[in-house]
Amino acid sequence: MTISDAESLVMDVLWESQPMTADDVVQALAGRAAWQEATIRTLLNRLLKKKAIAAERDGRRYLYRPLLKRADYVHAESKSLLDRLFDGRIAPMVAHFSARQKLGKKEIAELKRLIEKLDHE
Amino acid sequence: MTISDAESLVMDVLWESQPMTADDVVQALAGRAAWQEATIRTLLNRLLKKKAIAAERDGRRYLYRPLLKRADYVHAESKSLLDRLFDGRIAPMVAHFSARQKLGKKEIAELKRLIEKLDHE
DNA sequence: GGCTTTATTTTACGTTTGTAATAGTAATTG
DNA sequence: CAATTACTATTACAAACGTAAAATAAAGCC
Repeated sequence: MTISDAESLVMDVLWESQPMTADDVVQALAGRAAWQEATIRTLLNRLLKKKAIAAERDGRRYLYRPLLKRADYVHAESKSLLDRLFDGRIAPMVAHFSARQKLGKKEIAELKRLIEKLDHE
Repeated sequence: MTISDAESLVMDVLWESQPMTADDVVQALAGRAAWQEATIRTLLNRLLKKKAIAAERDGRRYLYRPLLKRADYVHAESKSLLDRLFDGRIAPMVAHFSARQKLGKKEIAELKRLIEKLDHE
């Protein structure tokens, strides 16, 4: 079961700080999404049902924390895009970006350093 | 208006060859998706409504061709992922992949060549 | 111990998506 | 020209999503 775009915004805040009460999550999201509290609670419940997060009772409320790891989510999403659009190969993807939105000097330097390192391993 | 995953499979075949009749599309998809003809026709009609493709009458049937360009679609998808998950920066994305699924020698060489070229421009 | 507050659980509702079947129409053929 | 064939257009329907309001339940206060 995959998590939706809206749900992933909720995951974001839980990945940043953990565990959180529902109210904490609402506060944290205040700046990023124009959602009513009720909406956020719905999303929390859907994430629970999908086992992407867990809830532990703490007195009268719950403490939520992620079960799904950010790295795993990021990988699943990235890999799927890479496979669908670039035949699973990274170089073409980088090439695509560089063709589209000129990479800055810094980006290039950063990439260069990274590749050097990979190359020497 | 964005096109869905299923719809993008239809776009794929139209990007490969163009224009095509509905029946051509059905044939082309036979190997890639287990869809009934009716399903594919629905997808074609939705793509039409979304203006991602155009249809031109040809006698009793239509010839379909893409309006949305593959490069634009690819870019929109990739950019959105890059922004959502890697703060819009490419190096971290490459780093992520290299950490997750060891890049092959060839991949690295390919990347290296690419970066060299970018660096000298 | 009722009333209010606070937090959770249930229910709602319009869209989009995946997946298709059915109805309608134009062309072809006997 | 009536019947069949080929296509297209309309309709269907359940699940997922975005977005939220209403109903409960539990706790604290007067």
